[in-house]
Amino acid sequence: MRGLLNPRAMSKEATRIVEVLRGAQPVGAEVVIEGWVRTRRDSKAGLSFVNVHDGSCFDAIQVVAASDLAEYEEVVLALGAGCAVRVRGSVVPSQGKGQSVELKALAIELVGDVESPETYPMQPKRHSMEYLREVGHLRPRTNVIGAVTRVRHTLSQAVHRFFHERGFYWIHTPIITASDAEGAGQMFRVSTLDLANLPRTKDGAVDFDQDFFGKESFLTVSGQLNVETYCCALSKVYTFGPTFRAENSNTRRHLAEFWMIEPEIAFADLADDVALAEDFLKSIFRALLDERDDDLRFFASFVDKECITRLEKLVESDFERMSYTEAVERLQKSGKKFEFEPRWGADLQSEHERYLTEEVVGRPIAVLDYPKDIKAFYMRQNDDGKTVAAMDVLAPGIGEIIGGSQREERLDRLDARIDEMGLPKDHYDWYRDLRRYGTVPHAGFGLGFERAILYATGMENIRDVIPFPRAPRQIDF
RNA sequence: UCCGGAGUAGCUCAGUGGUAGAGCGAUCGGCUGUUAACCGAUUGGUCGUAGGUUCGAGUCCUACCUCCGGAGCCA
Repeated sequence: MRGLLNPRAMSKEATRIVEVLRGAQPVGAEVVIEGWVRTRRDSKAGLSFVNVHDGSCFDAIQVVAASDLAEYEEVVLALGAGCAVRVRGSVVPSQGKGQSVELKALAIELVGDVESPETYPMQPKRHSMEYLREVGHLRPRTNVIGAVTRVRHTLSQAVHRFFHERGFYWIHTPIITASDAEGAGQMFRVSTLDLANLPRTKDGAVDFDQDFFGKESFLTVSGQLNVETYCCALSKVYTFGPTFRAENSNTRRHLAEFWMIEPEIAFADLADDVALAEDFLKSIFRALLDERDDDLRFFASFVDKECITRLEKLVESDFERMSYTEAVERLQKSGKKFEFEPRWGADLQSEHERYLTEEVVGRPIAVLDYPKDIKAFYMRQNDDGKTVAAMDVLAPGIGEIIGGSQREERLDRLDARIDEMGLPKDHYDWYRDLRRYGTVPHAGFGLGFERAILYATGMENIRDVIPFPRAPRQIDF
């Protein structure tokens, strides 16, 4: 504990608050903590209570500063919400309720003052999520965004750990792409052309030959087609990266920039794919239950009281499997009045999905073999001539959480679909090559990472589970 | 993009044609081993913007902007 006796040398020895609160530092130990003040309360008994958080865990630590500290008048009594401080103190059992240990201050240093407390946007009170979005640079200091951030991190780590432990390789698929016909929504254009003075070809079209890549280029809407190439070489692969959609979607479950997880497995069929999805969801949510109990208890108390039991139930229950055809029949026979009547050949509506998973089976369900006409060109055609080997995993409380399929590995069948759907075959030459050279049955799925976080936390708006939300007319911070 | 709702003090909201309010915050004081403390005082607003109706508009009308919810699209 070299240097601790000199307040000016405190920073190199700082201890994370979580270690103090969890007892990693024994009672009597002298530690330095660094963080931001949440609240200060003064007692006429000659001491002040300063709550300090550093993001290392949900809780703040209570610093007890006695009035005989040299800097009491000048520093301690000037502390307020948001001040950055460094505190040297000894770990002591708390005399009050609400915490088992606290820090008896030996020295307090004001590292960064709050210039004008009356304009500091983070008041010591509950704020609306809408307001917090307007102060996106300061909202990480709140309980709720801090908790979301730690949950997000833990789930990210669990994703990578899950795949790594099972022999999957993480493939960094490209962010910029020239594939303009993946059929997954509007794309953002990437260009270095001068918008005010676009080069033209002889027939008046924009001359993309003069653009940076010499072709029309976009931000990716999915890494799937790219990751399939690595799947057909390294067998088990996945992507986990940003994805972009230029749809004008103004809802609480859409972002223009979000993170997607897409595993792809070779020598595998749809049943293998569903089994992987089930293992995957159970694994990452079990990790969350194990590692972020403090934050989950916060969500259960203040955001969604069902969130922990929902996770526990998902982790423990076996997923139901049901064909799309049977699902439609069950919906039609349910007698329940839906806004949209369930009909074979139409996609399942949100209300249908929730009814199936919440009321018909009461646990997660994988719906299999959808009509080919409502699914993408690359999905494997079933022998019935009507359906493809697609699957959606539906979960209580949210509906669709995963969508995937076995891929069409037969070149003639793939080409037939490309032609039927009027897609430009030349764009898919490299994708078709995978079917010409050592083709293999393979399958995969996609999971919107932010939607998984919504599910785990009970947060309502997807803009609050990503650090910097990008959505139509929203790109601040 | 379509449908619905909402923009009033730093924040959350009340105010339904006649002199702009409360709680919280902030500031000051009191009290207390305190827990987003408690008690008192002070501070605080071109009522989203632009037009219009009216003797008079926060309130009624029109347009626009922004946000929220639902739908569509999807992850």
